[in-house]
Amino acid sequence: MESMQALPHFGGKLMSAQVSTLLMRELKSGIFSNCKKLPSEMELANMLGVSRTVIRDSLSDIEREGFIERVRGIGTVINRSVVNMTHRLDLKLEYSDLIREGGHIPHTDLLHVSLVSASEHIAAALGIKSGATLIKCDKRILANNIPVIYSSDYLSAEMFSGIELHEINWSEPIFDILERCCGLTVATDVTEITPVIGPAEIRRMLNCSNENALLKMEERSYSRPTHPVLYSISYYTEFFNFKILRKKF
Amino acid sequence: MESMQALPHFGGKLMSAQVSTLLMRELKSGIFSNCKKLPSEMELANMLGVSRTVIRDSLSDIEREGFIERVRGIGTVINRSVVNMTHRLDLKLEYSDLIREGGHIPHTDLLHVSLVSASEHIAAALGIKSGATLIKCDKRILANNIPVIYSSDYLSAEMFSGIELHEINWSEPIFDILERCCGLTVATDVTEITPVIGPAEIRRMLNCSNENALLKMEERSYSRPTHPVLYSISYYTEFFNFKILRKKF
DNA sequence: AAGTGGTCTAGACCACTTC
DNA sequence: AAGTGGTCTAGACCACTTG
Repeated sequence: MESMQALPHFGGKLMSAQVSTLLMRELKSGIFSNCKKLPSEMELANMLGVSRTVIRDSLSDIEREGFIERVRGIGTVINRSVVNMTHRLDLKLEYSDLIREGGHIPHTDLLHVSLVSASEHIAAALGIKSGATLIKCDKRILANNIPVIYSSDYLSAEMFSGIELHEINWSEPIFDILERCCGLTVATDVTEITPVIGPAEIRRMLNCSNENALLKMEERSYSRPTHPVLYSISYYTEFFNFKILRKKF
Repeated sequence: MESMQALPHFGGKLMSAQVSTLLMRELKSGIFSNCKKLPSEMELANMLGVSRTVIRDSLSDIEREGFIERVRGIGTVINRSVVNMTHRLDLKLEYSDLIREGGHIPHTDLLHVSLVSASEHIAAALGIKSGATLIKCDKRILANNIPVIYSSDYLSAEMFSGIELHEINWSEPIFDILERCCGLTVATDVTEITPVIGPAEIRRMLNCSNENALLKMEERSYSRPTHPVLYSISYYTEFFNFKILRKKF
């Protein structure tokens, strides 16, 4: 536990976020990767050269994600099964991450980008006027050449004013495009999940047999604070084993 | 904003938890139900007669659940769409709550309780020896008399030593039974979700037609800290519209 | 009794946004 | 310049578990 170093004050970034990132790295594969508990809050504060308040802020975050559990009189217990858990639907927003996590290589094909008029439903989700112009981006995603997702993304065209749409590489993750072209960071997202048989055309594109069901996901993505930027509908095959950590409020 | 009152120190219960509960109530249907922002941390501290630290602890929790977003230089922004969101899979562990949230009445039938021997898979999930005795509780759940869930719960029989099993009302929520009979509180739970067609017998019990898919949920529930107490497999019909709030870590 | 996390106080300064 | 949240200090007491 001697190899941790004091953190420098780094412009812009928040201290507690840095501490969280550092602790998670050490929990997954660093000096805490074989421990049952973390050092006490006081020890951590001294090790990293920050106050106990900062440590506690960071530990709260990590605890809420399920990675640790703080118990009075005992200490900060590490939840190994959660630390090593893959395919966490509640912490990853990008399917490319989820595919890579399973040791597969993501790839996009059947890409189709078009301009459409916003239906009432989608306009409400994006907080724009019904009938406004939308960019619709349809694509199929493969994992090691097996089709696993079909998705349709809807974005307000207004956000891309002054940008040549055909110069954008739409096969890239949509969040990366939003970041680079619009300067928008998506950090939170509400997803509605439903098991479905799904439309015949989509089943065909995903090579579904009669025994296969699909997971329909309807997503609303928000940039800080609380500004809707993306609506999307996608169909996932049984290829994925999504896991969710659930906590009582 | 004058109608909030200072909180009394209440034996045993934690201050910040009380503040969270109070703020959530006011956010949902109280004095903040029509606001875009919360008062500043200092104001809240004064209003409730606690320190700013307590307010910040409480706001961290509420923020992590997505209900608010704190922005430096701006304030604490309320995320209305999340506050009003129902059927949050990540915050509710009990299907009876989810059914009632939709305005329906939950009801259990086709109840069957038996003793079985633990398979290797389940033994590993529950942290017990393969072959140990398990209580298996199968049931069908209805919402307003429509069958919507079929579930099988597995519990280590050892936890119920000295208790007459037939005196337990197994149609009650399993978490209530664990609490009352074993003194165990389940607060966290890892659920794996997969869209499936599902076994024919279960499809029959859930009145599935050819157009219906099912959501298979494999759950591992833990009591504090990190102690597995329940394994269960259940099938949910398309009746539910589960929503998940997802945040990038 | 000693050590842990949980809560609390009363100040202070910094970084950021808005006016 | 004023107000916000983010961090910090330097204490303090409590509830709980272990020796």
